[in-house]
Amino acid sequence: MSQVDDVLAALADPMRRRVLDLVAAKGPVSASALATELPVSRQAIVKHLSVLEKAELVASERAGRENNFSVRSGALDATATWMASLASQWDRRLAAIKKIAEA
Amino acid sequence: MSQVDDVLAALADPMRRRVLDLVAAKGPVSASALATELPVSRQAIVKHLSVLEKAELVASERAGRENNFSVRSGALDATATWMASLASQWDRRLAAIKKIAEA
DNA sequence: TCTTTCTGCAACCGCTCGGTTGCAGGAGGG
DNA sequence: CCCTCCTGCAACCGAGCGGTTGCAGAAAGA
Repeated sequence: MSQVDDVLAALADPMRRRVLDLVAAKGPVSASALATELPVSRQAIVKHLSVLEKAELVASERAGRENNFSVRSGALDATATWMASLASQWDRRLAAIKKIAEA
Repeated sequence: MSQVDDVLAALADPMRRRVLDLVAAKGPVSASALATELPVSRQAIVKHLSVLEKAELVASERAGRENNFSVRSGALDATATWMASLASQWDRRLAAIKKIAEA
């Protein structure tokens, strides 16, 4: 469940979502390359990437002197599933309450 | 899209998720009632509820001198859908890249 | 080898955020 | 009418976070 926790915390920040979108669009890409297309410093992006990596939304692979990041959909998918099941859980409970109220 | 933004920001905080769970479990309930079952002050819970209400995860209904909150699943469902579609989008892109690499 | 460039680490700063406390106001019950 | 209880507003505080800057180190190219 801390998996879901990390994903939600990671996605909460708009700049982090922009970074994530860029990584998804550009494929394997380095932090420095991302920095050229975003209005923040490289270090800021490095921090964002480390958060995203901890949430397993992104994975890094070293190639020589540069570190390339790619997107991983597993954690995102798991979180989406968790949210959907939570929503349906609420709906079921609401339906049950309504049924009791009608009886 | 700011709907999704608000939902993610709201769910990012663990205490806020606890509040949300309690509201879902207890049905229509006041902030003061929630405060008796959580290790924080009433005011803290009021703030959390206002954030949840802005994200449309919760709705309030006044009954005399007390304000009762209930859960709303719409925004949560929408966000789950958004996340799932984002994940499948990534998968399609990765599949496309892989196909190019194999060609 | 020397230079370039990409990375990683650490310190620092301002602001937002979660939380508390105190107080004023309004609705109900005796 | 008076007292009680629940609410809402505002000020305040500490911690965490997003962001920057500076510097040291390692890998590739000339």
